[in-house]
Amino acid sequence: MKNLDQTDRKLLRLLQQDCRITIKELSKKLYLSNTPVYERIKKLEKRGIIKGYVALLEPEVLDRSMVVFISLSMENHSRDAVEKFKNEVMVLTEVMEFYYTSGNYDALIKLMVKDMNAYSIFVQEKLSKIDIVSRFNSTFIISSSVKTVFDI
Amino acid sequence: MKNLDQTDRKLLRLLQQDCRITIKELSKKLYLSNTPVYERIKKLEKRGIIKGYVALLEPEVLDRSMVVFISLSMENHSRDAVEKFKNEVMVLTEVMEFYYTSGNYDALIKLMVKDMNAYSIFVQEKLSKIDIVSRFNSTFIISSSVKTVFDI
DNA sequence: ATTGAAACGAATGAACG
DNA sequence: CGTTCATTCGTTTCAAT
Repeated sequence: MKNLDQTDRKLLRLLQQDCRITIKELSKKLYLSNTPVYERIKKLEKRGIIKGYVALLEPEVLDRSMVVFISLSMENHSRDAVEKFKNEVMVLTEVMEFYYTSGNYDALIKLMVKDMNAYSIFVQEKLSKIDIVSRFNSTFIISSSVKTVFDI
Repeated sequence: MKNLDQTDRKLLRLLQQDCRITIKELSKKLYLSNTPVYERIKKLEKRGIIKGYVALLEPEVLDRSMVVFISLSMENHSRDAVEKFKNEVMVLTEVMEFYYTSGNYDALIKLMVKDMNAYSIFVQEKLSKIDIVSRFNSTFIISSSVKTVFDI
């Protein structure tokens, strides 16, 4: 939270909620004129605090409404092997997130697929063909809730 | 993928990568004039296919660089109990995601916290005080990779 | 569904406190 | 840090197709 004053924080909160808001509107909400708001945003972007601006899409329409987490064990834990596996897996359409983990398994991947058939194809045609994977366990998501805004 | 032509898909791909791109720039990339691009975006918003536009922030700066997944079991699985628990837990600053799951546990929550101390405080002061939780198991994330763009 | 132009509104940067 | 103001640029609407 270093070097973020109250105005920066409010600005970040607003941009997390809707980043297509105009600078003019932001200025009103922050009780400032355009220029400081504009310059604060540019500074936050340059400092890497704002990493990007993305549109959120409805998974349903894109045939991605089924969410599955797969915990898996790996046969090799070298830095290079983990990195290679991560790259291999993140290239796959179905895989949205990769985590290298502590605990009973070594990694966790989050899948978003159309249906059970697409899941099955993923496991049989893709995951099973990656040699480093020794065993895995799938957790199917019944319902979920995801925050897109950090409390600042 | 119904009712999305190639132009819509390319548009969605571009907006997922950078939603602050101007309509003018989009028009160039799509080889169209402003109006159709403008109208396609509005239509995609109205159809709920574009759910929103958000700024992505660097967790480090916000004291959120530690990621933990907690799998947990619940003592009551009624629809209302699950809904109540979801709301209770999503209100907590540390919790970014909630999943109601199949498998060995009943739910999975994703935490983003500053450090082990913050994690510990979360468990002791918050999670342990929610009665419906009967047991839980934490998985600490060593490294991760997250996609913000669906392959369309 | 698309074009091109016109009207309007917002972003950017200079000058300054 | 901030403001105001001038210029540039993007958005939005509309007639025509």
